[in-house]
Amino acid sequence: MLTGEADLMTRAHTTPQATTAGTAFTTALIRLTQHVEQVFGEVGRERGLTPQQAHVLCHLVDGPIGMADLSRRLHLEKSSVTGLVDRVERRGLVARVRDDRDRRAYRVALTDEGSRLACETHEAVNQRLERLAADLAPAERDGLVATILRALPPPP
Amino acid sequence: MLTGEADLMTRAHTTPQATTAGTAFTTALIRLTQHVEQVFGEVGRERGLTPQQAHVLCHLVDGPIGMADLSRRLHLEKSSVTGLVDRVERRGLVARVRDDRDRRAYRVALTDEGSRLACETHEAVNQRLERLAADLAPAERDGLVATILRALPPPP
DNA sequence: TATTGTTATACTCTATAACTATA
DNA sequence: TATAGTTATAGAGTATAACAATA
Repeated sequence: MLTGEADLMTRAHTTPQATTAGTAFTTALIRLTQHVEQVFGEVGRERGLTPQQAHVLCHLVDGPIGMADLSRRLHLEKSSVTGLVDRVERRGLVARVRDDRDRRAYRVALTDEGSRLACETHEAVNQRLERLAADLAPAERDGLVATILRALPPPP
Repeated sequence: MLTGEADLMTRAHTTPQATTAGTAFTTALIRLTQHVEQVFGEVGRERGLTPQQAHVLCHLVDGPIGMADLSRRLHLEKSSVTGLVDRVERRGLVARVRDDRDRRAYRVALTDEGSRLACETHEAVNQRLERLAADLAPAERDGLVATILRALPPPP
């Protein structure tokens, strides 16, 4: 059975609600998401990192972050972050540094080696994702960004 | 150090390459991706499914799929799909059915219970993702979809 | 030979619950 | 009391390598 775009558009006129096939919008979103994850996967694997480790390193590029903050940004439980950080620390890419102001807290910071790898990873991810915008005029691009940010719930 | 859009645009004139902060475009993309994954996670958890299981069920809504095809669509190794299907099969949500034309192949099909859960999950994911387009005019929405599909590499 | 799918193995990832220590 | 973080545990997810059966 063929279910191309024409079919989707035709049905959109008869039954406005999505039934089982989903809308073109959600389908596009989900495919986009898969692509982004695949980019993290490939870029990571080329450097001996899991996709999740690549994510963590990219978050640390802007400076050290506490575990709780990392947990919020990655939408993971604290204990999951503990394990994630354990593994990249074991590989010498990050270090836990005590927070001066709050003696309960650590700040996760990139080591020299981690910093190199993180920047490289961050660069590569950005380059590959930038390709998606290659055909867009600057105005279209800005509009797209604005649209996405407006639609997304505010960061925690 | 402030790195808002103005700064990004300024720097774009002096150094066209992103350095460590990434572009507004990639940042938006990555946040969008996180949100989509979170939706699959929440919708799944409310129904006792992992995010990956929710993905699988959603892919099966349109009809039975072979393991190799599932592997390509999910961008996973064959053996990973075997495990994934094992677990949803153990829960009675899908069944492996022998392919008539190719005696090596199985087709993974939803059971009655699996079908109910899959439709429900699919609906819920779509509803939540549709909210992102709530503010968009139909033309904007169509343009966005077209932009995404044009930018994405063709499905395998 | 190539493809479909599985098994065995070794990790990584993740959440839940219970805990310590500091605020 | 609330927050920052860890440990213990159990299960899920994933890739690699080697394999069987069919095309």
